[in-house]
Amino acid sequence: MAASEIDHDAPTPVYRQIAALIIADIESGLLVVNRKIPSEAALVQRFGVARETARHAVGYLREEGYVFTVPQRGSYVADRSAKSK
Amino acid sequence: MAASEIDHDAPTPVYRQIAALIIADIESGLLVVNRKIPSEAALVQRFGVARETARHAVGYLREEGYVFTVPQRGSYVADRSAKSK
DNA sequence: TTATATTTGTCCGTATGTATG
DNA sequence: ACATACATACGGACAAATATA
Repeated sequence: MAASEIDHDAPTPVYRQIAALIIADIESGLLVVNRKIPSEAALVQRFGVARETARHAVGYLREEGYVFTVPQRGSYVADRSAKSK
Repeated sequence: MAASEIDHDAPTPVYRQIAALIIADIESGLLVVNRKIPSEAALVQRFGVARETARHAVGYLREEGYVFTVPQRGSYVADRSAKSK
């Protein structure tokens, strides 16, 4: 996993590409429920993007119900198995 | 490639001339599927035309199925090989 | 207690690109 | 050619809460 996975010229926005990669990590079991996902700073480092882009990706994951965020602590993988949506 | 390729006195509308040149770039492989075509601003600069003319050219390419446009991102070369039309 | 590092929250501004009038 | 608006992306800065030493 590196910045090489990100294509800035692709039709899909960068933040969505990052979100898709994190979702893949969740669904593959690499990221576990109630455990932290990489911090914004880590995503910045790992994908070579601006912090706002990393935040946008996490915000998207939160909107989609994949993660929940605890201020000043981090974002955690949500339990979607028992969720109605 | 420059403004010299455009003939304002020709029977063919300028936007169609520009579209033809972009189609030529697509068919020659210079522009690749799912990759961005030059932005409107770039076309304005390159062909020495008004922005609306550049937009008209892109709109024509879109109608003809040569490109698809993603709002706020850009226009991309479409994959016509597997298309029914 | 103090200090430092981490992490999210919230602003600022700049640039690009399309959408619309 | 101009103005406005929105979405995306980058860069920087500071605050607040938390964790650790």
